[in-house]
Amino acid sequence: MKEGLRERTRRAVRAELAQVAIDLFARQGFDETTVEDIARAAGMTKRSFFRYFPTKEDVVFDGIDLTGENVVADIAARPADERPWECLHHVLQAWQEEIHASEQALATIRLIEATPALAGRLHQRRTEWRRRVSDALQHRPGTDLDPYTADLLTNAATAVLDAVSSQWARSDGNANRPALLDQGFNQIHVDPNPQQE
Amino acid sequence: MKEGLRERTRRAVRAELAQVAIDLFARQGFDETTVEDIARAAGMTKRSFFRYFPTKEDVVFDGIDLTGENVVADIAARPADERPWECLHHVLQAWQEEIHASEQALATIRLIEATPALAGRLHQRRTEWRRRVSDALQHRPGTDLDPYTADLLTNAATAVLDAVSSQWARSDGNANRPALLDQGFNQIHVDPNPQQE
DNA sequence: GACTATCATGTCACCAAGTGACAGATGACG
DNA sequence: CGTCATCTGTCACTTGGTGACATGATAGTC
Repeated sequence: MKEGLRERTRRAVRAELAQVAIDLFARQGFDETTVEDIARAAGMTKRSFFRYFPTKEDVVFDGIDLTGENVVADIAARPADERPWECLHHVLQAWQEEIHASEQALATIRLIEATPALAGRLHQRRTEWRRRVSDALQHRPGTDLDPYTADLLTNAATAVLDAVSSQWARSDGNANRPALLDQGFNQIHVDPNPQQE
Repeated sequence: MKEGLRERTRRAVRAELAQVAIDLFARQGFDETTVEDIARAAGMTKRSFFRYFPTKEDVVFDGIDLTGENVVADIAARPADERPWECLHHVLQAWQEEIHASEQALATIRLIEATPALAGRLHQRRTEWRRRVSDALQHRPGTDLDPYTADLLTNAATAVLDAVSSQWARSDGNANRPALLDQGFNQIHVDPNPQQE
């Protein structure tokens, strides 16, 4: 399987590039670091950098699952009789606990929130993610949600996520993210049935 | 008042630039339109364009209040005994009805949602807006919210806003935005008091 | 009406993020 | 060994955005 081998080395180069880049960003800031800098530090050309990552921003999102790739699958795996909001709560809780346990992930979050360009890119990725989550929620066995309500649920979940991040930033990174998430999900309730009137 | 006069002509130039730019964007797309194009079409230089708008994206947000500038003031003006979620509902409902009545505003929304770069800039502006809204909500007379709950409320409100936009896009712009907003606010409930346990 | 400070604009030079085209090195495989 | 695919460097180019400087119009003052 030569395809596999090529893919493996390609992944290795990406990882190396990501490592080098995040180091530089942490040390001298995102805007102050040029793609040329990153590439040279990793022993290649600017042009080659762009053969591994489409933009300067994307290098930050490599390796760490900050956009919950597997969340979609997890939703489908939940029991069919679970209410949608509780389903989201459970799945995101598990995901957030993973993140919270990784010092590297937390450092990356800090970097992203301190850098407008990166925050923008995260939002862009989250937008695609939300579409997939909303779909998964809607087509879950045993439930019958209209698309608007599915979006409402999904967006409310990211509302909690964002509030957690803000509070976490306010506490200088000392707050317990999973606990905050839990509290947030308990304070918000989403009616899965549109008002009949 | 010469200051006032200068400000008035400056505003006029900005409006002209915005008009020309949006026309070009609608006709040939955002990415396919260069700043040079806009500037030339408005009878000036690229350099001068950037003396009126900090970025190419910002020209789109001129004139139309897509980030609810006055919403903050409106929140403070609501009766003190109103529950925070109902306060947000009322204020955003009024604002959304203004938007919905303006064909120009709706066209701009369409353009923004179809253009990732513009969607990103909107998100950036919304982030600042949310901070101000959350503050206003928290320091409203008669209420006593912790910052986390205030964020939860504000973010939940933008969750509704985003769901409205998605549904509106799904309906090809035929859906009634204020009605959707109303429904969304009724389907979500936010407990203004953290769980005591 | 001449004098002067102010402000808008154009010009030029520059930097950084990307992208396309081409040429050479490398390495797998028959 | 030869061949083919892939990776890489080099070069040239476009576009967004900025700093520095010169100039021309304008408004206010004597």
